[in-house]
Formats: sequence, C-alpha cells, structure tokens
Amino acid sequence: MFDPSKVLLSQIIVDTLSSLGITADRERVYQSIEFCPQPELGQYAFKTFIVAKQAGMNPMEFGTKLCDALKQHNQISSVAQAGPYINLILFSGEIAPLLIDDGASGDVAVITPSVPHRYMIEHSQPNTHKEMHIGHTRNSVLGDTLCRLLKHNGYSVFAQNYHGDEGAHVAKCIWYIRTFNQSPAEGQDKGTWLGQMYVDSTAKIEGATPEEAEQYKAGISAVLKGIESREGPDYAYWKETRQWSLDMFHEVYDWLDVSFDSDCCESDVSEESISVVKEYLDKGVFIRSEGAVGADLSDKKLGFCMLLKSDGNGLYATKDIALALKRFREQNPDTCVYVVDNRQSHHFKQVFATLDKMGFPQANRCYHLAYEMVETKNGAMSSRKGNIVPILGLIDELEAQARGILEERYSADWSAEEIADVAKLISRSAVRYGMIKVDPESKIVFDMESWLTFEGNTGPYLQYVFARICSLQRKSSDDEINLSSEISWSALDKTSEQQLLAHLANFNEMVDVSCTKLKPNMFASYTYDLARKFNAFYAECPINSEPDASLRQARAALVRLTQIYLGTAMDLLAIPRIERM
RNA sequence: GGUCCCGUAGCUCAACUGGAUAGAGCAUCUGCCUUCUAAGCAGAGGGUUACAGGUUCAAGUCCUGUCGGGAUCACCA
Repeated sequence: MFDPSKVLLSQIIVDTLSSLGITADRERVYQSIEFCPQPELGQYAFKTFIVAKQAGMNPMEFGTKLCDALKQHNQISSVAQAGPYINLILFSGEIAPLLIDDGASGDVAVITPSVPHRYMIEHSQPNTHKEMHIGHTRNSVLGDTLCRLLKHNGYSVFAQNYHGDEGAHVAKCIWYIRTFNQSPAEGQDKGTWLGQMYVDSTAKIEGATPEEAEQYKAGISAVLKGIESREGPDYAYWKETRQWSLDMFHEVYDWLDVSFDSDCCESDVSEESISVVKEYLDKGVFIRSEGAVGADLSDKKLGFCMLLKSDGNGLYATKDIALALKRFREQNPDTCVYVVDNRQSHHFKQVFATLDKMGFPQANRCYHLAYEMVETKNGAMSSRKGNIVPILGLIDELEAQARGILEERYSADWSAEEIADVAKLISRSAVRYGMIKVDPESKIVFDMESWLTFEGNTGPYLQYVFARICSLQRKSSDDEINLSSEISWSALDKTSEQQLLAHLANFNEMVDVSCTKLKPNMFASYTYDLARKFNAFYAECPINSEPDASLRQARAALVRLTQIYLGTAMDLLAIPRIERM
C-alpha cells in the first residue's frame, strides 16, 4: 500500500463501513480503489462488488448505503454511485500534505522496505571485439533503470556486467588482424575498428576456397590456443585489444549514464568453472553422456545441460554457473535477475535448474528478465554480418538533430558549447526513454526517422515539461514557495488539479509495481502521464498570472510538488533535468 | 515434431495481470501563441482486441482448439 492518498481513502471507507456495522479488510478495500477511467466521473473509483461479496451483500444495495454515508464525510468533496462503482473526489487539502517530505530535499524520499532485500542484476553483456549496437543499449537501459527503481524502493542492488571476451569470435578477429596486417586508422575509435575487423574476418572465412579454409581454420585454432595459454604475442595482443573494446563500452555507458558495481569477463571465471563441474561430477550430481559432462534435467523436461564438451572445454552455461556461485558467495543476494534477450530462455531455465540440482536454494530466486530483440526493418541485426545499427552512430545523428533544433531557437542567446551540452542531454533522453517505454516482451523495430523526433511520447517531452516548470519559477514575482508553510490546498478544485494530485500520490506504488513485475516500462508510462497531466493543468489554470493571491500560491505549490516528483521520476529513468530548452 | 513468446486503430505501442464507453503517440482534419516555453493544449475521424468455442456478475487479459509470425530444443555463445 504505497499510495498515501489511496491509504487515506481506504481508511475513510473502512471507518464508514464500520459505522454501518460492516467490517471490511483495509487491504482489500485499498485494492478495490482505482482511478476513474474518465476525469469527468471523478478522481477515484471504489469497486463495490469485491468488498460487498465478502460482506455477503448485494453490490448495489451495499453501494447505495456506503455512498449515502460517505456524503456526510468532511474529507470527501464529491461522491456518486455509478452502478457497481462509487466515484469519489478527495479535497485537495487532504491529498497534498501527504505528498510533502519534511526533509524538503527536492526529491521524493527513498522508501524504507519492511524487509531488507538485496538484488543482483546482471545486464548489458557486450562481447569484446564486436561492435556495440542498439540491441545492447536496450539491454543496458532496461537493466540500469531496474536498478534505479529497486534502489528507490529501498533495496540494495549489485549491478553486474559480464563480457564474452574469449572463444571463437575473439580468435577470428585477432587472427584476421594479425594474418592480414590490419591496423586502425589515425584517430579512429579502436573499439569500433575491432568490431569491423570481426565482420571482415567472417567475410574472409565465408569467401575462402577449400584450401584456404583449411589454412584459416588452423590459423584461428593457433590463435585460440595462444590466448588460452596466457602467454606469448597472441595473448598480449588479446589483452591490448580487449581493452580497446572495454574503453569503447565505457564511453557509451558514460554517455548513457549507466554504471556497474562489477565488470566481469568470461575469462575471469572460465578456469574455475571447469573445476566446479569436476567437483560435482565426483559428487555424482552431474553425469557423463556421449563423452560430455552435464546435468540430466530430463525430470524437469529440460533435457541435458552440457557443461563440459567431449574435448574437456567448458561452455557458456559452465561459466554462468561458476559466476553465479561466486556471486552467491560474495554478494549474498536474495534475488538475482539476468537481463538477457529471450533467445536465452531455455539456457537460463537449464542454468537455474542445474543450480537447484547442485543444492543451491538461491536458484529458486533467480529470474531471467527476457526481453525481445531490437531489429531493423530488414530483420534481425547480426554483428557477424555487420548489418547492425551501432549505438555511436545513433548518438551522432541524435545530437546533430538536437543541435539543429536548438540553433534555430537559441543561436542568438546561447553559446555553441551550451547548445552542444543540451543537445547531448536531449539525445540521451531520446535513447533512454525510447528503449524503456516499450514492454520488454515487445520487439522494437528500429527506424531512424521516428527516433529523431522529439515530440509526443518521448524523453524530450518530459524534459520540456520540466523546463516549463523551471521557467514558471523564474518568472514568478512571488517569493520562492515553501511547501511547509500554510497553503490553501483546497482551493485547487479544478479537474486538472485534482487529477494531477492523485497521479502524484501514485508515484511509489508505480515504482513498486514496476519492480515486482520487472517491467520498468510501466514506470516510464507513469512518468509520461504525469507530464501530460501537468500540461493539462498548465493549459487550464493560470499560475503566475492568477490574480487571487492564495490560489496563486496554491498553484505555485502544486507546480513545485510536480517538479519534485517529475524530477525524481526523471532521475529514475536517467533522463537529465534541463532547466531551459 | 516438442516447448516458450507474440497477434489490439492506417503505422508504432499502452491497458497497473479479471472490472465502467479498450487508451496514447505518429499520420490525416479542425481550433488555440501582442498574456506563464506551440518540443505544447483542446477537439474530430479511425476498433467484431487474428478466428471459433468455453469459464462468470464481468474476458484484450484465464482455459481449449484453429490460423499466422518469432524464438528455442547436446558439444555455438
């Protein structure tokens, strides 16, 4: 029960029912309160049928009695029965004080959870020696937003990145560079160049004659052995180039405002992972089959989870298990969430079932947050084929677009540097919001044109509303508003004002729902609605130009409250607050 | 073939997991800037929620089947 306004309303209803001789469960009443589908109907709607059924009464009769009794209540400004619903409006003076923190920090306060809880969130996972594309961006934005929401909900969070830095793709890339004497151009981003070398290497291999293919295969195998030997020139070059990729990734993370508590690589756990498998093979948990070692999960209809190939090498699942054990040991998380695209659903079912079979109870609190892919109009992106949309390319286009718009409007007043700075912040919001607003289970078909618009349901729209609020405050001739002073809140009786207040009160509930359902898009949607409701209020109600001083003050206070809530919401979505745009 | 996910307005997506007349954004049309930022607001048109059954006071949401799209199912990651 995170919505203070609905808590108040449910208490009013419980008390009123009690005076009628009906006992009702407060939580059940709370869950029977929703927002009116149309603003004209009212602010809140109480569904009578759930509680009526529990009380063994006819919903209509129950509703009529309750409605008549609520009409006498001094905290309710309007109440009307509409079939099985009772539509209500609370006096604004009842809601607004519930939304003010005494700390006056300018942010919505972090929630104190009833039980402490630690989350491990793994996300991003770009492979080194490959280009980073907008698919990775969706992953990171999803994971990072989830981390922020969980932290606001009072949980402790351990954010983990995990790079595929070994295996065939790396060997191919390095083999190609060294065999054909490639080198990056002066001033070129080396990480991006590596991604191109990987694409070129696959093209070279695919175009090879049978004799060349044999030769190439031997060369790649030699590079792979060189890297695994942890010494010699191939190993040294692998370490050097890997860093180029990691540097590029961090450039992108900085731009996106994404951070991690741990930046782990497959090579960090691959050795350990082999010994873990052997240990559990000896314990009789794992079995040998057709020369390979793995977990028999046929009782759970998950087949065979292979952990050692017949050549003795580990696989992806092997390392995932070793890394999970390391995290259980070192971080002691209550819940682990793996943000990975939905093609890995079967893989994670196997990994979790294997951890369970190994006797780790944490396995039952591991979740795969499976999201759909980002595709182009021509279908799936593949870094192997090179038909990807690189994130750095998208960033360049967005910033150019934003600069163009800003120059048109502000070239007379703003410096070039200021324009570039704000353009960057607008571009970041376009990317973050564009990626997070869609349900994780929905595919995103990328087209550049729609990403370059900053109107409607977009990140820049949120920034625009925030900038409007700041502008109102700059232009006000009154003293800066103090929310803890006497404010005649109940003067706020316009529909748009009541709608906005009720929406603000729902903030923490939406954070919680987004966390428990692992759907940060729900919070994005909440934030967009918040901005829209402010705009509706802005259009309907004069603020600075309101002649009545106490009403003007109350509206300025509502503007300030919105600034606090919208600002915090933007922080949770990593959408930068902009004071002028 | 088995398993999992998806199918909602011309297009892109919502719908707080069973609740009122299914909502937004693009796009189209109509209003609103000599008065708080028009990156905005208000309004119009646009829907048999793929199809057929079922469950119940109530189904886009749950169950069954059909059709269509995608993913995945042992030595890839």
